[in-house]
Order: sequence, then C-alpha cells, then structure tokens
Amino acid sequence: MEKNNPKYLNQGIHVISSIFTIEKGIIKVLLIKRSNEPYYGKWALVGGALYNDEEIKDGALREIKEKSGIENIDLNLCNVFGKINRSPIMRMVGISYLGVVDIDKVNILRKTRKTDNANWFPITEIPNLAYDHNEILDDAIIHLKELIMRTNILKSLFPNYFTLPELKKVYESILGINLDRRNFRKKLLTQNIIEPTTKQIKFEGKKPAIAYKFK
Amino acid sequence: MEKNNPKYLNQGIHVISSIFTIEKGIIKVLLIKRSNEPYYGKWALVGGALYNDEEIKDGALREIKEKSGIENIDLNLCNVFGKINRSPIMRMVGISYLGVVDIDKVNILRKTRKTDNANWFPITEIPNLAYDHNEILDDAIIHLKELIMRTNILKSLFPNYFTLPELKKVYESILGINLDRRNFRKKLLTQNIIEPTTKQIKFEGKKPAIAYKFK
DNA sequence: CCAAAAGTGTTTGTACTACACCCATGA
DNA sequence: TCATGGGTGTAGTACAAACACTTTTGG
Repeated sequence: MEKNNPKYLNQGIHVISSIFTIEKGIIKVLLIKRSNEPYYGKWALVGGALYNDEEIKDGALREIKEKSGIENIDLNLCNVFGKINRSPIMRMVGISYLGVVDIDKVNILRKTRKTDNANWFPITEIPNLAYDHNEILDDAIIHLKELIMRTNILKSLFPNYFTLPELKKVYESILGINLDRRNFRKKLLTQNIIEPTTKQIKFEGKKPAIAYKFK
Repeated sequence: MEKNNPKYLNQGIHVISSIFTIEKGIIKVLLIKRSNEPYYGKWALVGGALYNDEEIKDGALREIKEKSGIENIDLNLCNVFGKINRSPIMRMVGISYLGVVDIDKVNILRKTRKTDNANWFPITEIPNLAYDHNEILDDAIIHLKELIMRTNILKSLFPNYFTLPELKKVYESILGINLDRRNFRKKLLTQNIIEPTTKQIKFEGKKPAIAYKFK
C-alpha cells in the first residue's frame, strides 16, 4: 500500500450504535439531537468518528458515553455501511452496533457539548435522521429481532419484576407476530431463565398477573 | 467532526476476503504470496486497502480480481478487525468477507503485479499469515460453518455431479462432526435442493454411488 | 353477575436421532 | 466368496403449534 496515493487519503470510520430499551412495554431507541454541522438540529443515532488510537468498540462506547452518559453496554456488531457520500465531509465508513439497556438503570444526559437533546423514540415513530441513520436503524432492528429469537438479550431489559403478558406483548411488538400465551409461558419456564415471585401486578386485565423476574 | 483533528488522521480500511473452495472433498482457502512490504514473502488472505471512491464490497471484489483473477463472487460480511497496530504502516480497520467458488470454474492467477504466487490451502494446513490474517481466517471459518448449517452455500461448490457420500464427507470435514448416511440423505432430499441423475460414480467404495446434482 | 384478561394441560405434527440389513462391485 | 463401502426404512424422542376451559377481579 502506497500511503500517499490519493486513492487512500481522507478516509475515516464512523461508529454508530442503536441503543434499545423498553418503556411501558414499548421498544424504543435512543436518539440524540445534533448541535453541530453537518445535519445541525437533526436527530441521529449515537455515534461519531473513531479516533485513530482506539479500538472500534471502544470508540463506540466512548461516543455513547460522551453523547448520552450511558456506560457499560454490551455491543453487538450489526453491519458496515459504505456508501461513498454517506458523510458530506469526507469518505466515512460506518460500522454499526446494537445494545440494550434497562431504562430504569440509566439516566441519559439531555444536553452535552455535542448534543442539544436526547430521547427515547418508539421504533415505530422514527423521524428523518441525520446521515444514513434511518437505514442503519432499520438494519439494527432486524438484527435485534434475530438476537431476541436466538438469545436472551431482553433479559437486561427486565431486571426487576414483570408479568408474562407484559413480556409477551414486548416480544410481539418487536417481532411483529402474535404469540400463544401458554406456549410462551412454557418456553420461558423450560428455558429456566425466569422465576415467579409472590408479587402480583395488574397489567391490562382485571385479574392481577403474577410477577416474574429473570434469574 | 473536525476534519483536521489529528485524532482522525491517517486512517484507512482493509477489505479482506476468505475465498473457500472444495477440491477432492477437502475444504481449501485461497492464499496469495505477498510481493511487497510489509510482510514481503508471506502468505496472506486476498485483500488490500479500500479506495476512497469505491464501496466496501466493490473494493473487496476488486482486490480479489486483481490478486487472483476471480470474478463474480457472492461475498458475506464476517467481521471487523480493529486492533490499533494490526497494520505497521498506519491505522487500518479490517473488514472481512467470505465467499465460495467452484474450483473447476475459476483459473487463479499465480502471479500478478502485487503477488508472487497464489494457491489453495486446506484449512487444516494454514501457514503463518501476514497481518492478523490467521485470526481473520479462523473467524471466517466459524462463519462458514454457520452459513453451511443455515443455508445452502455449498451449492455453488458442487455445480456438476456429485455423490452423496462425497458431499457428506465435505460436510463432515468442515463441520468437524460425523453424520449419519441415512439422515444426511433424508435431509437433503426433503429440503428438495438436490436431485438424482442416471449417472453412477465410484467415490470410495466398491459399489458405485448415484450421482446427484443441485437443482 | 358480567366483562376482560390471566392462568393452566393436552394433543398433534414435525424434525432430528438412532439404528440394522441388504446390495453392488473389485479383488 | 468375501471385503468394502453404498443404498434404504422404521421406531423413538424432543420440540413447537394448536387449542378450550376455568379463575380472579372491577364495575
């Protein structure tokens, strides 16, 4: 590689994270409002340019911390985004991650040196985002669905007490399918990842539902 | 992003591909011998630096064509590699792909402007490679196994006639497990992706085996 | 006592696993 | 004729899907 070949100049890497949570049974993603050009005033996924002295995932975590205050997330690689003009400043390759957090355990910073606002948006009500972030988010949602079906990634979203109808509704809204009450319960119990408590919580029905917690 | 902040300077992207094939029932990967520094004389996966005016996968395909002559491959994203010193020249983020080709349909270039040799290596006999390519290849092999189990990616490796014992042996050698003759046959037939022909081929046994082909 | 959601078990089908015998050929 | 690998069918098991009635509460 000839380092000064103009073909190789002015490249950079974006690290972009789709951070999901669940609030009142609704799946939401963290967006921040940009306070700088380009895309000043636009909502965007949390991310930014990778430093040349940090590892990729570390860069993603740093951006998340800087722009939202959230720390200690497990990030999963989703995809790479390489359209040549996806950034107006220079050639930036985007590397996208997804993570999930418990909304009760984080306090997001509404305003930082680089952001004017931050908020959780239901994934069905996403505005036009900066850059190609709509495309990146759509892709992350697909990956999230696969992760939910293959793993217990939602575990970290339900650290306290929850009812099975509530959990079922979350799965249904994310996966876009209807689940059977009895089979859903059976599956979670045979997987041995939840346990009943003595609490009862009213979710939607008149009859209170038993509260469960993850083991 | 402040474009001239030194934190963002001198970054580049490597696109690196693990190209697999099957020869006489053995799974092999394409390696090229480097004719330039760094890692002069070392074997390496096919890849190189991404141009700033091409999309990522296009860059991977260009590198494959330049260094091996192979064209028209389906590439699957495997992973990103971000260790800070993975390239001695400057900060290079590696993006790795995998593809499979039919060895009878390609003619690899043994020598190009940038390579001194090219060859297919059984994945059990991989030398020390340039850069972090051993790590990248190990990761690609894991992805290949998952792809084989989830999809019919091997289809493009068996375009002509093959016998079921032969196909079974390939699966076994890649996946590192033993398969049952009858169940293996049943699975492929119920998936409706292969069909018998009138040909018979002797594979290993004394009794000729029926030749199949993919639909 | 009625509406509305929550709790519970059984049955069915499907997909994978395990397993044993006969067949065709070359030596 | 015998050794070697190739071809075939069946029974058991585990997992997912379908399905109906009873229970608890608020109004």
